[in-house]
Amino acid sequence: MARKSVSQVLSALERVGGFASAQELYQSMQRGGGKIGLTTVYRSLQTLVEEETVDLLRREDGEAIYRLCGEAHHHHLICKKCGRTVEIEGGAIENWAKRIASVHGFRDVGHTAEIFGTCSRC
Amino acid sequence: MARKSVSQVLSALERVGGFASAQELYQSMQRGGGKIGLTTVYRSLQTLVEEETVDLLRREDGEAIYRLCGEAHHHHLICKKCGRTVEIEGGAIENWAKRIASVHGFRDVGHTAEIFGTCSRC
DNA sequence: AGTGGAAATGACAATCATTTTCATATTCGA
DNA sequence: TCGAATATGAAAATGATTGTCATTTCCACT
Repeated sequence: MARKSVSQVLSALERVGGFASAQELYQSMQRGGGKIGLTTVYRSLQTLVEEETVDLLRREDGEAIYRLCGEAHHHHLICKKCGRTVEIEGGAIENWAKRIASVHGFRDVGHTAEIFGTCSRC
Repeated sequence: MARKSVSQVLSALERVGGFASAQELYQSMQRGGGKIGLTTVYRSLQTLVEEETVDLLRREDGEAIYRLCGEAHHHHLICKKCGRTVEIEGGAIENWAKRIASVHGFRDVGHTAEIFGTCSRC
């Protein structure tokens, strides 16, 4: 149960836009003059996830990324060619996910969704 | 561009029920008397993912799991605890993806969507 | 059948995120 | 203030995945 370090990590997360990996957070805090250790960053993130202050997601390569809860949940539209991404409101998806999950008796449900294609510029 | 190893890996995947990590596949093949190397298992899986014969998903700890995918386009409902998966018809999603893509001028669109939670048994 | 070169293979080392270990530092209540 | 409980972080361990490179297999063409 860290206390100080947890809030340090939390504000670092806010500073970077509420979306980063443990390693990125660590580096960001180092650059900012912080004296926190990598181990503590991991431990603090674990605490934050347990108390449901942040969400734990996964990048495509499996690296863990942490997101502040309460951030608007959204999805991405990604261009296969140039990598341009557009953030999308996902109301329809949320409902779909909830409905499917409850039909099959699943609880504590989350979801991922991405659309990819070729954008008008490419 | 393997050929033999790729099909070996493929049938190993079938044998285990079309759902396993690279390490598990490797061990399973070893036990079955196969002489394939771990490196080659990884390469073959990569090939299979590229040619879209198998899906690449992630377990909760970030480990990659590979899954045979039939031609029918569908989505998955995955249990975080036991890994049980349910295939889902995705009509609603297809429309959502198409609509969003066209609004933003994207062509050749594909998408991914997964729902994960805790199943009734866990 | 023989050969030359490209592609495939696998043992091993390297990488990278994450976790453990363990010794030290800090906190907090009595 | 003393001491136990907890927090911290450096370094080592772990485990999946990827890179390296020497060897082997495969083929097309003699």
